[in-house]
Amino acid sequence: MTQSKTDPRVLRTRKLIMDSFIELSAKKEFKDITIKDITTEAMINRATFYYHFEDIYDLLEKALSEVLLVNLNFDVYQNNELNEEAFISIFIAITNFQKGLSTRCHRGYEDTIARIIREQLEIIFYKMLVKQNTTKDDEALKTVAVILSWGIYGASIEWRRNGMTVPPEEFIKPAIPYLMNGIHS
Amino acid sequence: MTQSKTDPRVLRTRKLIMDSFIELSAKKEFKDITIKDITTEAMINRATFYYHFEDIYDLLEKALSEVLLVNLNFDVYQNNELNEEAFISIFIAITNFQKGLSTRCHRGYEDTIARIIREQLEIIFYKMLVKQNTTKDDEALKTVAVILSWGIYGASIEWRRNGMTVPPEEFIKPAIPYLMNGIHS
DNA sequence: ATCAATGTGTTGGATATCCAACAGATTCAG
DNA sequence: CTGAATCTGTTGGATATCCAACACATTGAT
Repeated sequence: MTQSKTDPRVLRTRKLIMDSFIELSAKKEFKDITIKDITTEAMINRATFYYHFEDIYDLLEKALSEVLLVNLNFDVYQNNELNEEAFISIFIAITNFQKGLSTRCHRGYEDTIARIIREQLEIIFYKMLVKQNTTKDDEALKTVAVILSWGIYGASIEWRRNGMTVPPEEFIKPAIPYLMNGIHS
Repeated sequence: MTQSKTDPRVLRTRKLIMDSFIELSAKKEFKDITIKDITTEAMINRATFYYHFEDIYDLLEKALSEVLLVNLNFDVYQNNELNEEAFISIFIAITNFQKGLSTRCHRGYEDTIARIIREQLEIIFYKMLVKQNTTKDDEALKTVAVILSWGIYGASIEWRRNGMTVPPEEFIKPAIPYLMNGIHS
């Protein structure tokens, strides 16, 4: 229990389940995916599924979080400072992630997915803010992270709603200077 | 122990190990592949490796057997009679399998590989002979299987040595009528 | 030749996974 | 509606896998 997050069996099993889920998502709608389908594909027992996940919605949440986090980390941990470039690559990562979600799958779970994306954004913004601000006002940083995450997520929605008529970097770039004012330590 | 061959954990673990081994074989020479490499890639513990395989040569043997057997079964279990067509598809399967083996990998283990191929051929020939012969002279069928396996394997070697100048089916086809004489029940 | 580092193979106890069985929910044909 | 079939979640005991530690072999640098 204390080291359940690092036991190789746990990591391996979770990976197998998540990979199978993503695999199946490409073939079926979310509502038609059964837990037995997933465990069969993953070659693990159904009881083991419940050892790791509450239910299939819990899996959806964790799987998407992970995929998204991998995307974000890959882009952001390179220039790990919250400058214009970082904003742009985060925004592009989000839009790519949303493009990658087959609209056929997960229909009816847009709000769940939205929440997941926003939460992950919030986590990453908060981490980066803490890294470059020496202030002790932690609550302030948290609030900034909330605002930025809602803002960037909303921008991605609007960009799609407008028909993606301009490249994402062009869409977000003009707004960045206004955001950056309050960010520098 | 009694059902150790059907426990899903066993099947899954063996698959993971074999897949990792095949994966690594594409990148490194056989002699440079360590058991730690394999178990790391497969996400399983080193001790678990020894639970399933004696050593790395045992793995080589079983992995190749399995790959080969899958190839053979796929081709042969369709027209499951030992006629001209079956001979041809077996011969093609063998030559494809040998082409698939990167010569860079497994150098220095040609004789091991040869033995594995021959043994698998022998098994399959024997199965098919038993299926279509009602004779009780089991020893005779075993001997026929031995001869056919050595013969077909040898033919594949000679075909390669000759520079693969004709398609495999052309190479083997003229010889088949001579083999078929003693096979019919 | 020696020492350090790495690989092989083995073992006993801890734990994740499996199995079989169960009760209840949902679906769907007749 | 009724029953048959399938899915969801849960549980206790069996077993495969993990871990840490060990002895020994092999390799490579100094």
